[in-house]
Amino acid sequence: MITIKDIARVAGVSHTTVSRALNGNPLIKKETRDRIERIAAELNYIPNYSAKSLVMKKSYTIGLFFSSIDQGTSASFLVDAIKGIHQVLDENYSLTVHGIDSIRHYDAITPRRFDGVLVMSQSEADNAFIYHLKQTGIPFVVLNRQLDDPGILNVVANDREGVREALDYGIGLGHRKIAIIEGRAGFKSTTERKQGFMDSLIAHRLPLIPDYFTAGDYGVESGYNAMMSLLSLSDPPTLVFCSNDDMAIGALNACYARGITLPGQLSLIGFDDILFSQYTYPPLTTIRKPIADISKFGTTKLIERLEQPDSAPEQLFVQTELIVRQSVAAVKNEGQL
Amino acid sequence: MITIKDIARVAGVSHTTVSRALNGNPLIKKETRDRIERIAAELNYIPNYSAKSLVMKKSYTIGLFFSSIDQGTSASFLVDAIKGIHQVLDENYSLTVHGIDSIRHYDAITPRRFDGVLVMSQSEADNAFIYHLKQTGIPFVVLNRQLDDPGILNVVANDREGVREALDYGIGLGHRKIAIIEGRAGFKSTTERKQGFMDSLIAHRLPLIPDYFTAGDYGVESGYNAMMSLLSLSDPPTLVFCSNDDMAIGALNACYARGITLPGQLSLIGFDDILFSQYTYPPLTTIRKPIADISKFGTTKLIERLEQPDSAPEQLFVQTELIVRQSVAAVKNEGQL
DNA sequence: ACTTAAACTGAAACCGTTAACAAATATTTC
DNA sequence: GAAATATTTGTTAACGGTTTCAGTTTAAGT
Repeated sequence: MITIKDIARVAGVSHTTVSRALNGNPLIKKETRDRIERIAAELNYIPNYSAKSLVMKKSYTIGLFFSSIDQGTSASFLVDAIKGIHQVLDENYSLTVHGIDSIRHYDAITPRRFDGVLVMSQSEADNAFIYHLKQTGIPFVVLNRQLDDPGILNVVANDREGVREALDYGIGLGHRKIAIIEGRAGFKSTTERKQGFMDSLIAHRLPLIPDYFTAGDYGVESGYNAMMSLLSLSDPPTLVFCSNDDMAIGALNACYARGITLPGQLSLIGFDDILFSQYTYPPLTTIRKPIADISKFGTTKLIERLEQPDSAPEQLFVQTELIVRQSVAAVKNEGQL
Repeated sequence: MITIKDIARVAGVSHTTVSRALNGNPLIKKETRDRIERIAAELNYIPNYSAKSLVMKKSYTIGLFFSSIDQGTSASFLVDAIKGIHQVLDENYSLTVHGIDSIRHYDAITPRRFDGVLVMSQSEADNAFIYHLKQTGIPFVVLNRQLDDPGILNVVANDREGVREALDYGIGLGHRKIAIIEGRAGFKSTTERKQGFMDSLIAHRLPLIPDYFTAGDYGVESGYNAMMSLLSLSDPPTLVFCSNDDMAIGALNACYARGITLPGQLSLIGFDDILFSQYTYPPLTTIRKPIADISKFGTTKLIERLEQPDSAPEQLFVQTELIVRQSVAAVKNEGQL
């Protein structure tokens, strides 16, 4: 393996000069630099990052921590996230991936090991970890889950707005009897999405009917159960908004089980736009949560932070997008014309 | 940040002794070692991996490279893989994740940067990368995709056997008219699965009907199209084996479109057991490809390899598992009694 | 008690890089 | 053309560990 000293020898200069030349230090005369760069390229020189790290006290690695490796709900999550991150992470950083739940010693999470950290958070259980991060002083961003702490850089989707827009769309199609299957109690996203739901109904002067608010926990099962109870109502809704796609799939199965056809008899809207929402039958109309964009944006911000450590942390929203597929139909000859 | 020299100072020994004590070197007297370990713990000592790396010429990182970040078909893949890997990767290795297609310079993949590499391969396009790896001398394993090169450590599922078993099951339920939707031409997995399919039919002395062999490419669309053509046959099959779940989902949608109900009129078997196969309607009977196990096993083998570099490379198979759900029914009063 | 071997500890060099400081060379300035 | 200044390069010491080799104890043998 060839080192800067090897280069120095063939270039007839000191290794310091080589180091400077290769790092774009302006002290070096242009022609010297060019010569050294040429030689380095010829010799196929690759810097030793361990040595660099040691002296620079930088690790050249970014850690990606996501809630749980063992709780499989959110598969496309990770891929999308990694995709987004790699788009902006420059090549001499490497990205390590960890499950928050599988960290044995928080002590091993030190500034020396991570230049920065991305937390792809899905649950409140991550708070302890986030708190620890804060202690260490490692620059970090929390992605995906909205935090209340203004001291933390936080990139999330604009759930509330997105849901409102989707419901506006449904109402525009004539729906008046509209239900919601809520997410897990206590999650920020649950209340945000519910708010968006209510925003739209209220804006359209539609009544908020308690029977149409059903509990869920973001799991497929809970969607199934909630939909079952909705279908048992004496006056069932014509449109159901599910706070995520997993529950929408559960709800869909409840409809199959009850022999309800979609979107003929009932319309359904999901949230997230997971990979499979396009392959359900009928394909699910949903609100896309742009995980890749969130990750990309978050990474950009994190890098900015690394370079300028005392920039103020902000909370940033990225736009959701309504994906119209086929699970919502116009309600037939029933609108209040 | 505290170093071995700090520990040495408070312990009243040389930093050399500390280094040895902390690394389990048998030269150190037990009581000295105990004392040093206690002090290290008290001081919250964490070794500096950059320094260690530098002198040991080890990176303490394992790279996970997977085929394509941008081709979203196989999302649960990555999660399962990471899950499996973390189960066995000991804590002082860190795992970095990369898309093969986003590597700009192969030169950056050097033995100094990776102690070992896991290649989660899904396509032949990875061969160039695998070839490069071989050049570098970095110990590596190729997971998931069967290779012909006997010089490479390779962990894959036993596709052929698994498919045979699944078809045995279908035939046991009375099916005689059985079709296959094949995977992408040229892929090893395609031929393996097809072989398993034929193995079973032949073992049961069933004819191999050319019309029942349809082409696919592992994409959802291709499953849809293949199923459409199968349904147009004058004598359509009663059981269709799809070479992966994605195509099974496409096939399922074709059935919906044609008004065919499953499993009443037609039975379907998939392959992979992707996350969503349990949420289709009806839930898909499929063959589970144990990605987590493959990864786990592969990682174990890789680590073995790191510790004993000249162990012979092998090709290892891990067992698939038939997941019986509800897309296959017994064929009604039609068996050749 | 005295040598000799065994057990343990320490001094110093090294891994490949950057950086503070010193030195050399080139360029102005008068 | 010498002094002053600017530009470019080199010397040397870190960074935090491991390892070789030498040195010091301690235990064993006679």
